[in-house]
Amino acid sequence: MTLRQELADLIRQGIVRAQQVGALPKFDVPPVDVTPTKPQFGDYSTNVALQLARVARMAPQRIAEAIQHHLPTNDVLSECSVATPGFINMRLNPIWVARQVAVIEAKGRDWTRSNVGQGQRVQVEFVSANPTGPLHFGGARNAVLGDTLARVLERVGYTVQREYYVNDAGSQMRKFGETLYARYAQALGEDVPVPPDGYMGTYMVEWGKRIAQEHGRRFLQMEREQAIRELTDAGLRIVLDEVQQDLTNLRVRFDNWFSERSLYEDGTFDRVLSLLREKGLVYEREGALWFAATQLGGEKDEVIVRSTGEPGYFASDIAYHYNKFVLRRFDWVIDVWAVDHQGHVPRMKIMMKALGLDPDRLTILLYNLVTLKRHGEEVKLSKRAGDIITLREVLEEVGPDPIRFMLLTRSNEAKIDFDLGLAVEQTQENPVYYVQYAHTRIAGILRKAREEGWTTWADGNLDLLTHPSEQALLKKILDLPDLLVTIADRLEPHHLTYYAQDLATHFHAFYRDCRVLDPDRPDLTKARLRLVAAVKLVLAHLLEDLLGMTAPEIM
RNA sequence: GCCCCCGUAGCUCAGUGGAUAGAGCACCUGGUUGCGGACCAGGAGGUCAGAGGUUCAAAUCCUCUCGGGGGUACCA
Repeated sequence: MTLRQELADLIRQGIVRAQQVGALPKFDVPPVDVTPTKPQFGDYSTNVALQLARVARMAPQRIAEAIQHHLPTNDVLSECSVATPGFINMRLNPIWVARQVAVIEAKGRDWTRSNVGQGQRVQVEFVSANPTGPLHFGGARNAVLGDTLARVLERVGYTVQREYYVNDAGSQMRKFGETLYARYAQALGEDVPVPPDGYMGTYMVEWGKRIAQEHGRRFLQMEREQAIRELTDAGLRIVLDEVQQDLTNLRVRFDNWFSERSLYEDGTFDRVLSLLREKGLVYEREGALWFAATQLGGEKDEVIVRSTGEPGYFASDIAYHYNKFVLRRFDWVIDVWAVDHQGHVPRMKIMMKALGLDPDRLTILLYNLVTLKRHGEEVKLSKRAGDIITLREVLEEVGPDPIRFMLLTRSNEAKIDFDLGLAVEQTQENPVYYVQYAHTRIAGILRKAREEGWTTWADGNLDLLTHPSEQALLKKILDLPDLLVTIADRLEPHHLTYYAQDLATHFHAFYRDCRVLDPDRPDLTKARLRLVAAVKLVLAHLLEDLLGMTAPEIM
């Protein structure tokens, strides 16, 4: 149980006991919400008494007092008080707080685990950029969001699969293959023009050359259609290899790369189509095959197969989600999409209904766009040339740490200006180094401790950690497991970076107030070394395991 | 036109029913013969876009208005 869950349970028991002795009337006990509060009130508080006023037909203040009086004895709290108009405020027992250091020592990085997910199988599908070129920097936000979310969901007890959907079917792929064919032929001195709406990026020229070097004139000697097919596959391998490299460098990992084309090759699409046909949700008009979304409350019907005979993207979406829910049996699927795809959300929900699935099992997580800047000036993208600012360029310039941190400093729906200058500047405006510096500082203390001959401090007496700054630092740490629960619940990983800065601030304040290494007070020194080592462990866990960053020993 | 998101301190943004609305930066004033000053403390700064409503309680929920962004294809 997390701390907040434990406190909520105490309150719940208080309510039940008060009811048993008649201090409160009988009613169903609602879920109790315990939240951190301001130091002047205590450490945590709950408004449950205010919410119960109606059902209990009592003044909230009296309800709160009844709960307070019947709270079970425990060693977590040192004080529980009632404040007008009916808040119940709780203060943590300083001894209990201090002794949590031992719990952290024992559990290590597993200390933040909880089980609100109860092993439910959730798939996070993210990035899924068209495999027609290098990853655009904008895709980095999707990658960081999805990856961080997956990390947090795992921590709180979900069984998570991370998936990249490879759009290797459809017209974009066709254009990609035709473009590559032209660039390849050009590399061999042939005058084959790039199709008018082809991919103009210079990277296609390079890949054409690369394939020409590796395979010679082989593709020119075969029939054009066959050559395009084979070049498409060759190009796809190059793209996916590069994409995977970039994502690895960003410390983003996938469990599965799912091929869109496979949905057509293994019969999934045909199966779903006949399923919808049986339900009378498919009809033909003007040479195209339509999905009758309006029958299920949609704004308008959607095309499944175009009059050209090619399935549209919606066809793939239906088959793909049928695969996710029916064939692979995920309990919950989160698709991470840029906000410019928002128009698809309603039709995805209707598609769920059409498949006989609860629409709530599909979450479309939308995030806003990223604008790239350099010292306040927007970095223009020259779209005409087809050249884009790639993730790779930014990775090479600033490294993964600032990218990951900065892209989590805004809520999902807020736009982000990513400033290339600021990202590597070691100034007050850059929070990345501020957080990492806290970790480095602790590493420095521990180095110094060994230099000064402190060899072991496992027997340090934790009960000595009573200084307000020590307590404040510990309490900040103790809230992390609950923060992860909140993030998983609201799908808002940006809270992690705010927490990280807050934790660093608490450490720096402690550092100012409490000298760790003091030869005149060996007992206190040992206790503080235990504290500081525990903080280091949690900070490293936060930076490395949750934020996917580095936790440097020196900077 | 219709749909979605946003509007909070000078700037960039947290805060999705609770107590006196917060942080970073910028600005002002202070702090180290001591573990890394890439740090810390204090000050100043608000009609939470506006107007109604719901509620014991609204930045938060509902309605309308204004302003900004996005979406409204047989493209993804």
